[in-house]
Amino acid sequence: MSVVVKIKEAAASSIQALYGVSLIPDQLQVNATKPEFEGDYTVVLFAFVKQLKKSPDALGQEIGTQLINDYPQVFTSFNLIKGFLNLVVANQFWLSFIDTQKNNDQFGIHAATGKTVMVEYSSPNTNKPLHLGHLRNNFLGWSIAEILKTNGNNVVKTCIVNDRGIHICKSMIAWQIFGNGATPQSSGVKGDHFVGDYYVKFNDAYKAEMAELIAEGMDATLAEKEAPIMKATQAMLLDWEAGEPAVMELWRIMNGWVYEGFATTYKKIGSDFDKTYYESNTYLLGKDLVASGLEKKVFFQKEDSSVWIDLTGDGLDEKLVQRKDGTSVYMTQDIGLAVHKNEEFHADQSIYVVGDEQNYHFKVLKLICQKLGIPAADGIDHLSYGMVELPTGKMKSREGTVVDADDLVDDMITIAKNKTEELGKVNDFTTEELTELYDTIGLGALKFFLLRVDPKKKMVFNPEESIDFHGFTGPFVQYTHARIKSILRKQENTQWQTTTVAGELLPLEMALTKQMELFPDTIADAANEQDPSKIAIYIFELAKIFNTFYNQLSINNAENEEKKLLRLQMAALTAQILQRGMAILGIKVPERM
RNA sequence: GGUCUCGUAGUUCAAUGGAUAGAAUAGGUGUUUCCUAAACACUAGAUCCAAGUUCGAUUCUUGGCGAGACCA
Repeated sequence: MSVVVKIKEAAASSIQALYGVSLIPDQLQVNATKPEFEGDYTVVLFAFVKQLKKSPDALGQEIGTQLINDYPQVFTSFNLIKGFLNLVVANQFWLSFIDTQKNNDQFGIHAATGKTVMVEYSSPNTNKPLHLGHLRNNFLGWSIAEILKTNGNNVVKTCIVNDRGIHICKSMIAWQIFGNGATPQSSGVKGDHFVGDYYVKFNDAYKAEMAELIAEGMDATLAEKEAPIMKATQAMLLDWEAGEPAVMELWRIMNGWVYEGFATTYKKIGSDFDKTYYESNTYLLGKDLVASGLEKKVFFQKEDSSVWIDLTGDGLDEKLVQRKDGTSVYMTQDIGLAVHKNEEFHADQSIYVVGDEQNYHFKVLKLICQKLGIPAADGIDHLSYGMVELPTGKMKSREGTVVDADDLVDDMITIAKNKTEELGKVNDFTTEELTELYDTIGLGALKFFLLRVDPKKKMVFNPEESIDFHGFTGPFVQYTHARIKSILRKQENTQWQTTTVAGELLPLEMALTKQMELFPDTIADAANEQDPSKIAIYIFELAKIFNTFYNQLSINNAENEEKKLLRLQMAALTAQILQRGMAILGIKVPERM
């Protein structure tokens, strides 16, 4: 049990004993003590002053005294300043923390809860390659899954591929017109980019045709519908839905090219899924739910026979669930898929990692499922993340400002390569080792950059300034890890791994130990908040404290043998936490760099 | 028009209603006969505006101003 949790429980039971008032430990506010005051952790007393009818000072005095009496092995003293009860944690407590965790390679991993959580993320369209926004989605989804696993859950990672619809047909039509039978192989272009290029060609041709029609005097909105290339695309979509063999064949081939391209990118960035759904298989799901919804009077039918749900009672509006021609809309498909997923995996919770532009959609989805009495309804949980914007605003494909995922990854790796060569610290590495190191550093910088921010907030990416390798960055943490490993490699005997050390901790040693002790709580916090940035901030802080420690105190040439053993233990545990914390973010840490 | 987010150092980000609002970066100044200087130390710099709630507000409420998303 962590110190903070211990303090909360101890203080709650002290209050119970002293005043007969029972509190939930989490009602207590425990903060790290500000550095200018004496103490390690602080209980904020104001909240209970009214309830217990005591002055903050009297309250603190009594609770503090009680805590020290009851837990002499944890607390040595306390002081009271303006309603803050500052507690000093015993030196021996920290020492025994190091001693018990030094060989625990499971430190930070929580006991199994038996809960199953599905995490759906990535969910690409098959007409375009991935861009910067997809990277945030992929890194978030993968990392949330890891955080939940570490916090004791079973996790199923899923992806729904949007592989059908008008947008795919646009690429297909353009390829028929302009492709001359070209393939990714014949042109040397990665499959997803290849298909994406035809999507761009479609839009160019479409625009040109519209301009021509308008020049001939046609109304602009009519020209949008009447442009021949658009009419051909609409016709192709109908053929696809009818299962016309030639269209299906082309669709399979072109999607195949895209999947090959995606597979390469996913492998590079480390995304993977336990289960992939394809919209072409699932888009008819949910149709039967419309009938049962009408029967239950959850839905209603308008005169044109379209089906709706009235959500005005919930502060929303009326929402279409089936068109007048009987075709279903996204909402209906999503309800169907939610039911299907639940039947397949019986998850307690189903997290959808989807951009905040769909907040309304998911609010409605959950509400409809609840009204239909679908078992999976309450588990629906939209992890809504903010868009990645450029300094100039939103990325716009029309203006060519979309940051391509593959290009960005390659750029980062190249920067890592140049910097590494410049420093010349790993000149003895083989080519394979170097390639791996460049990938580790380049991707580490990119992932850390995108994950260090609260997911709910939109973030700004500046391509000019690119991503730094100094300060609050992935490479900073990786470098700290490599330095520790360098020290550990040089140790000739392994006595430090087994010795129990005594003695008085120096302030820097204690600061490092305190930060390490917070790791399991940080994992739990990140899991509850569904927020990987908590981990990123935590590991960075740990690395920073270690670097100060490393600068001020010698490990190898410590004052005495006992200190050397202790510091080796602390360094090794630090490295282990950095490694695990970064792994949760999907980032590797090198042995040398 | 309606609903919902968001406004914090020059810039990018922190801060369950708590003590003198933290970092990083950019700027200025230092540190290498010493375990990797992708590091460390010092310095300077911010809560959009106005009311309200209270012991205490960046945080909660209301109203402005500004940015964005969604629904028509």
